[in-house]
Amino acid sequence: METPGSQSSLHRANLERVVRAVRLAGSLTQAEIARSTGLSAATVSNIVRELKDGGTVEVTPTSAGGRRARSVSLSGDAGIVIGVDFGHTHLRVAVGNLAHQVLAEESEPLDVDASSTQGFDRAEQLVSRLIEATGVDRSKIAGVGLGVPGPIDVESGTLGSSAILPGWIGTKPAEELRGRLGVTVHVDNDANLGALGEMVWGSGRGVRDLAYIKVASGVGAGLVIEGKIYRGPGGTAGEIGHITLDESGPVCRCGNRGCLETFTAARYVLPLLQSSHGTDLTMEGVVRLARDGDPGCRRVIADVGRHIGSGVANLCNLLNPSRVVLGGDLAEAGELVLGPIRESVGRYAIPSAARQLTILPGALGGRAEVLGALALALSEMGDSTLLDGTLSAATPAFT
Amino acid sequence: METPGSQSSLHRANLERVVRAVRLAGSLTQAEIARSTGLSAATVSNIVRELKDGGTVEVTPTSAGGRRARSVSLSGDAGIVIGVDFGHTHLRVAVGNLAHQVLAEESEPLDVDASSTQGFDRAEQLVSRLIEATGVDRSKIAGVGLGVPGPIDVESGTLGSSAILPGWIGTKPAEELRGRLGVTVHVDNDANLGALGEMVWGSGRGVRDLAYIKVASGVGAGLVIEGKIYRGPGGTAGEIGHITLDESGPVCRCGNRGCLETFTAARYVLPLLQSSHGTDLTMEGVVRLARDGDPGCRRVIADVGRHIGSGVANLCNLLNPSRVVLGGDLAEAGELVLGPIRESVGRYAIPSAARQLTILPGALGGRAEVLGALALALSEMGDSTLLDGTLSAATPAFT
DNA sequence: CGTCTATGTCCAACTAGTGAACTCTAAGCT
DNA sequence: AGCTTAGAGTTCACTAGTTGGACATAGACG
Repeated sequence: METPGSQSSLHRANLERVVRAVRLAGSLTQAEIARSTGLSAATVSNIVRELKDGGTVEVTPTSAGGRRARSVSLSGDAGIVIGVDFGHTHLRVAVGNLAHQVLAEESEPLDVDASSTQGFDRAEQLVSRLIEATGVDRSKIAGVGLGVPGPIDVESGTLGSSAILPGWIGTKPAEELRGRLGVTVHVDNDANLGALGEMVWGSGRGVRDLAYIKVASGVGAGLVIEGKIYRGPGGTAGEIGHITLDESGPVCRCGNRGCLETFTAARYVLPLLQSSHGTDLTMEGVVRLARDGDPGCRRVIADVGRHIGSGVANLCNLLNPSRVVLGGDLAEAGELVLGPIRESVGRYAIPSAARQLTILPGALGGRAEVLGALALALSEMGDSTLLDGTLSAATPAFT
Repeated sequence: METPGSQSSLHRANLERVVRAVRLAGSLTQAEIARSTGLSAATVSNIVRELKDGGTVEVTPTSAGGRRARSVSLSGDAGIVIGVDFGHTHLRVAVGNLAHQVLAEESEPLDVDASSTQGFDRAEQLVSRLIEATGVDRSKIAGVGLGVPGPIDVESGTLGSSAILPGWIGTKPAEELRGRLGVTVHVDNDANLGALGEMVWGSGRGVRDLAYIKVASGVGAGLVIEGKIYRGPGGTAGEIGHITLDESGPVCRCGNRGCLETFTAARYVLPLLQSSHGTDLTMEGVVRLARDGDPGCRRVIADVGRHIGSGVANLCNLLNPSRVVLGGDLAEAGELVLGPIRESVGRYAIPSAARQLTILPGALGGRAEVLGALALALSEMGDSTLLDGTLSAATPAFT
């Protein structure tokens, strides 16, 4: 970046302001931009011209009946972003444009025991296929977001030791993927990306403080605080799965006893149903059976809900978010699990903290993480990458 | 505010940049300002002149041995800020200047049953006395920070229902005090202000994410997240006192059972020692006895520590702060309480979250809250109030 | 068909930051 | 002591960038 505080930085800030206004509204006329950004019409005129020349923005001559308003919108082909999400059973990829539209999305199963090399090979292929399908040039890739199912040090990019994918510990997924795709890759864990996805496109729209709780083989939370993912100084915020609910409860894989996870995560819950319902049950199956009325599954899901509720109550007392979004397979259970959660929260959280809390199931299902990865790519490059593109395109070429 | 995005807003931002740099460093030469702000020497020269003319800043000709550097520092008499802290047993007032120096500070006992009117009368008197003592003109008051020992809705300024001061429920302390002092008053609860105080002047210096835990008649926490007090959307973040440690534990005044508070707050802990140590024991007394070696008191304090540790472990898993500061009388117990806290945290928090956590006693003791109130006044007015003063002073008068 | 009105553009004025040249002062060297 | 050196602060001409106002444009309305 240039010196902050110079005029050019002001200009850049104004460019971003305009782009952001257009993005939020979808499309605006110049006069509307001027009003919503507070810039003068003259300035907007200049900025729009600059953005148009750079290809960031498209100007369509008068769509609606007015006097002669040209509507300005983000040009779809100014660049694309890619979201890649490794789950422990599948791989998901999405391609979106800078106007926050998803152009293509696909998922395929992935073996848990697959080596990281295999995984990345598959990811690379799938990305290539989707890009081809959208017909956009590879050079237009503005950024990639990557989700991994485990703790990752965002600074160094190293996958933590308690990662769920066995063969991946100690690898640096972002570097790996950058090597293959040749673009900057931003990583984060699945819970944080789920939170981001639900915030931008799902049940968290319009809310600035939310917790996304994902119950799968483990339990994790992604925290959004004042509109931004909060990772904490050490990058491990949101470990709701290991808060202690019962000091003399079951032993958890983390070495403690009675962690929230031991009452709620698939690996601990499914065995409860083995004797009655067979051994090859999945969480998804339990949810389906519960919805069909199976009393045992209903009971188990309600118990899980109560325990999650206890954890959410703690979270709520400490952080007082305005929304909690439940993700993972469990969210499919709807009121069967949300009811008990609400009940527990009502009982254990202090009323003033619980008052404005709404608890919703995720609206995106299994897509939350990929879409979050997309959002990560968009937000990490900031609107400024858009603008970098503009500037370099606007700068006369040397050739 | 003027139109954001204009040159004048840029100028204003640069003024703030300079003021902030000077404030952080205490005093700087112009060349140092230029380096630390990234502005050019010429710009700094202009800005310093403007600030000097406005009275915000003082220029002292060469203090240290160099070539000919003039050191720039905030002028002490550009304005003063006042911090007022109502505890449930005392009233504390501090007067500081814009250079973050405390000019005067005093506390006096306050009856718990005092009406709010009495309380504010006393506060007004004490403020007046201190202002006179410092010899500064009343018109120089730039802002007042007010701390109250209970939940307060920062938006509406109304003291919540579970306030510790009985006669104060439903009052609007900030308005009350503004009426008497004639200046804007910013309120917050004691835990948040303690956090702010310790962050600016105490054990939290240099850290951007910390939790301040105050154990008194209740237990509350103030959270600082990325350098800012975090209150949560509903204003009740930090209620660590009512997270559930034991679902079948003692009944808490909040209606739940086994809240952290029931194991740690004075009102629940002191009765344990009544039969052995008499009825008129205070927390302060217990701490003193424990330091002198009394085994019963030591045991009680260690138990309290262990329970606080459990709460901190939860906090740590969720938020992963880099520092926890213990405030209130209990902090005086030093290692007697910190040891067990650390032990509990080590046991119950996940290692990766606990790794970079340091747990310290507050460095400011009972002063944390007033100083926090001072800091609140400073931060709420922002450096911009400083600048407003500058600008109006720099603008030619009409008379 | 003329008038009205909101849109977008152009231009001259103005604001504010910057690099370069310049001055000033004390320290260090001869 | 005198010369050199180097960092500090100032001045000045220049440039980037925003703004208000004048102006052109084109549909709507009578």
